Amino acid sequence: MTERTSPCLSSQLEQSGTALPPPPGRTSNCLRLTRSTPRRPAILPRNCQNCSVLGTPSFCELSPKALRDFDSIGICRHRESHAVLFHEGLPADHLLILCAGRVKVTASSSNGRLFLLRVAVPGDILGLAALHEQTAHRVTAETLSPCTIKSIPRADFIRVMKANPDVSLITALAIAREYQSAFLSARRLALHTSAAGKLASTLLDWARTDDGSRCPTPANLPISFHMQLNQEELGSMAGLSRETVSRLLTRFRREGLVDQSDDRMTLNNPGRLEARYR
Amino acid sequence: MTERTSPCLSSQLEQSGTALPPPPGRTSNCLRLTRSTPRRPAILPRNCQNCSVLGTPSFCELSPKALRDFDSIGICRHRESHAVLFHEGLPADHLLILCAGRVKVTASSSNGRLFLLRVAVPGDILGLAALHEQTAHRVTAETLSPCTIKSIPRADFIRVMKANPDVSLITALAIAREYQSAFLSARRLALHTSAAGKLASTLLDWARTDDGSRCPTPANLPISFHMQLNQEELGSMAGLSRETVSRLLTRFRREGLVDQSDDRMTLNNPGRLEARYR
DNA sequence: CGTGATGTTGAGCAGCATCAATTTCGGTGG
DNA sequence: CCACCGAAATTGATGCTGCTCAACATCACG
Repeated sequence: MTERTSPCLSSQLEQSGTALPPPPGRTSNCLRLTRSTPRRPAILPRNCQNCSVLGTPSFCELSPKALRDFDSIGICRHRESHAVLFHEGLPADHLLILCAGRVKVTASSSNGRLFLLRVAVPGDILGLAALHEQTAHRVTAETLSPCTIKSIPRADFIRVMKANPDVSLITALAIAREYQSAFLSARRLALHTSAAGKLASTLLDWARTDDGSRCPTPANLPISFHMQLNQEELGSMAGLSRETVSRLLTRFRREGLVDQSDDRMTLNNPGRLEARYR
Repeated sequence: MTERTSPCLSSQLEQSGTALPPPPGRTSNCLRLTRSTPRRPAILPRNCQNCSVLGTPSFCELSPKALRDFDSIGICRHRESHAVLFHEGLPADHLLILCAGRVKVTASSSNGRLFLLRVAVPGDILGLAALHEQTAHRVTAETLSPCTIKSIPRADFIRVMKANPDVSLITALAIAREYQSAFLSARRLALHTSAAGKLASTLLDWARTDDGSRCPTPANLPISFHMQLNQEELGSMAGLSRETVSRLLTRFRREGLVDQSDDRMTLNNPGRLEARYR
């Protein structure tokens, strides 16, 4: 499964070793992780009132009125693994809110190359292209795990946005997160000349956003995260060939910079990784 | 589909004949308001009646009440060319709205490389990082021409967003544009292996967003746009070295794909450019 | 035990960065 | 008008890096 316990272990605000589950109400600004509590995949929240995607301001934390409005539109669906939510090039008329699970977002070129833009987490918005009318999706979204997804027709979404400031606000923040992710991708692809730099940067960016904390993480503590991608996908995220990724990972492993066990990836010393292969 | 009649968001503004009438000449149905006409920072034209695309509603097109609110916060400043608006790494506590002029947005790496993310146009938001509390700017913004810029403290901006749905909405759309630009950057850097492909794609993306229309442009008509960057900057946009850009531009010129005169760049046959160097 | 997906490793080569030299061009001042 | 300067562009030579092709290993699964 894709879920995990709260990894914000190094939060400056909580030095005590006991890792408590995030309280359901206000959270400190360092606790903003999007972690859905492990739940049975079968039972889905019928509405947003009882949904608890905590942390970053999410659609689950709207004011009562907005929540009612928001609940009244769209439908919540469950999707199994490896389902395509929408495909690049097809008309975009719905916005999708990811409530649970992970979704791979890719773009492709005419000559068959693939670019993995990001792995969306609960609270993220998919299908942003639908904000504009009569445009086509510029990316393909495909589930990496069983997912719960709320699908909202464009017009409904905009209507509710107009009526509820906080819906617009949350939307703006969600889009800002999308932006952040695209920005980091572009940045690392442009700034790093060496393949090692690209891969290192990809891993670091991912670890930092995946662990949820926006806090500047202490650079010398290991970060561990769930690696849902194979080497080919990782390569298409870093702009590298499959083989290069393989070679580099063994190199990183030999140098003790990363550990891979099962489907977890651990960056033993993020600071050194960053410093050596900038 | 309640909004079916007028897809343009700013259809909500009732009074259409206010202030300045739309300047003559801008009549295309997919028009946009961002053109670098270096005249005084005037009210931007508002005519969305015939706008078939949810283009770029700007902050100048708010409802009267929101406009008053929005006017009451922040200050409008003029900046000369080559002024640094904010610098990567410094604390971000203000949001900037670009009212007139062009602004270069860059990110840098520790080893001195530079990445030019985009050239912002009027209506764009700068300093998005300030949306989150206590973060630092991740980019540097520097004027490319004399600019008019509205600077708004974070808290004020968020307060007005919360009070006015349409401010939030316009903001969300502006952020979506930022996202789009970052996405295109990442996409071309990742998908194109050859230098020629990267440069061609950079020019094409730029021409298409700069000429304003979101409409799919006929691929065989020349596009011309104002090239405000030298080859080095263009290189840092495409992830290429200065020399490679030079070589490629002469090649494109020899093949009749582009023309450069003064500071205008013309893509004679966008379709062929794209097809040949994908 | 076959099959397909994934990961590992090697060899060769094209393409681009880098360094370096030269040219063009706009501006500035004599 | 010319001389001079600096920034930007052009062009050449060279070396390295990562892509490509290819063979093989490993693993999960039936």
